Amino acid sequence: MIVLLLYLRSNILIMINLLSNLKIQVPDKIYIKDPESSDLGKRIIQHSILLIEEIGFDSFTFKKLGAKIGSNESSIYRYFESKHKLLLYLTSWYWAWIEYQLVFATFNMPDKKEQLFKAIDVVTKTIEEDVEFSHINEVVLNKIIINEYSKSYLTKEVDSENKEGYFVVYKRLIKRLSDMISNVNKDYKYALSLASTIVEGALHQHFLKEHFSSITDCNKDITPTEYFKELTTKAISK
Amino acid sequence: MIVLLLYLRSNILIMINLLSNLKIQVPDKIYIKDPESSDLGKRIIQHSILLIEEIGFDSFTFKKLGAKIGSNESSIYRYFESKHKLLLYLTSWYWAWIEYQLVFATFNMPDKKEQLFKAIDVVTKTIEEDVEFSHINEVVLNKIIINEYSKSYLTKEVDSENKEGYFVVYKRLIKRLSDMISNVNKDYKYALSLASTIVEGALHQHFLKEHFSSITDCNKDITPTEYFKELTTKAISK
DNA sequence: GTAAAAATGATAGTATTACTATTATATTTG
DNA sequence: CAAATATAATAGTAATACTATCATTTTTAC
Repeated sequence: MIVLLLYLRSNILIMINLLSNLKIQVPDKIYIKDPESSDLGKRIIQHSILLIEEIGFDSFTFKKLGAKIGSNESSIYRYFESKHKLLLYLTSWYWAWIEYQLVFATFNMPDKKEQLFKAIDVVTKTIEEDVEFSHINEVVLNKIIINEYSKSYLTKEVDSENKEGYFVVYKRLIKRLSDMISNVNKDYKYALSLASTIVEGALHQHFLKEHFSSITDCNKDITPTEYFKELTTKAISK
Repeated sequence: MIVLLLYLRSNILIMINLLSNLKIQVPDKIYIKDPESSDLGKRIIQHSILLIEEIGFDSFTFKKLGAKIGSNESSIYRYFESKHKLLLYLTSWYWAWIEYQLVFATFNMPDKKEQLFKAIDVVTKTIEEDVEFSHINEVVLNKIIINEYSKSYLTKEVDSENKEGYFVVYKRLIKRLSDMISNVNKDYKYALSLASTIVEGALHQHFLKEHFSSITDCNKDITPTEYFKELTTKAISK
């Protein structure tokens, strides 16, 4: 019985194991004090995810978060200089986590086409299972990424923040995917644009599915993953 | 000489002519008082576009706008109940204007493939010439759409606002494009998703080109239009 | 041409936001 | 156990996102 359970959830169990040794790396200029370094820091991350999902990023404030975790607004400011930086932290964490899965799941795959498909799987799927042993709820975080990610870069400060390295994780992920596209068809001229279209487009299709279902074909039967796999196949076919 | 000029700019001249008779229709629940109905209203629209482009939507306030146009904050509130509604107005106007061009430019084209290509042109290109006879600067508005459009729907109120009809113009545009895709290949299963990917994806590629050039192939030589035309061709090929 | 209606302007006020600064109190560590 | 560090509590500020009221100007209707 336990063996069967272990088998069914083996991927997740392996990941839990690795994650307990590995730390998802977020660019350190994003925070003032590393939230992973203390109990309060972890509670800030854990509950900010839940609160942003609950009330939306626009209504989210450090004061409300403080109330939720029974802590003081001023204490949260010692970790992040603004709610915008906290969002950058959460999004960087998310993409680093996705990147980790992408690398892990596609490692050593001899068939490059299969590898690319696996990668598309990872970057376009809905997160449905939460790695319960950490303070970060990935299912909820995935929802935040769909609803709020664009807000992290659609700002007047994007160029200076980009120079500071706040978006390196995301850009690295897109490049990895783009390389996998080129591995399948080295003559395809738009590997970077296709990679960025897949990642951003998948978030968008997930959003449309929830809120504007009349302008997407994605629904409970057709996933963004399916759509983007077939789009990619066609796009890079010779 | 004048004839030559007329010839070169004939598309624009025809548009000016039509636009002086036609009014771009925006869902009327978006505003309290129609800004097209008064001089102050037009100045609000004209200068909000310039100010949002200048300082970004997040820093934009009605007080600052009032200062720019030598009018009072309270007067602006008589036209729009919030800056969010003003953004909805601007985006609806923009998509209605794009829709108009799409319908106009593709009308009566017998070759359905050519028609689709023309439509992709219209929805993905950078706006470079401003119809100078109106108070709306379309070149600047296009930049705002690239930087701010997502913020108009990535909110907790999206479902209720959608029910109120605030996004009808955009959805209608996507449907038109989707129909054109189906006209070329009626068996293609993802016409709606492809249409929404093209429109949203083009805005995204324009943004990347400006701010994250390392993760797009688009640049001064390769346009999002070119990328999406070739992507579409491949996607719907049998 | 004037009276009524409508539009705009000026001023004031409110609750909230997004912080900074200071001081007090816990907690950890050497 | 003292010193260092972390957290909490409180206060304060300028700005935001409005609402309300009243005064003034402009438009329109007869």
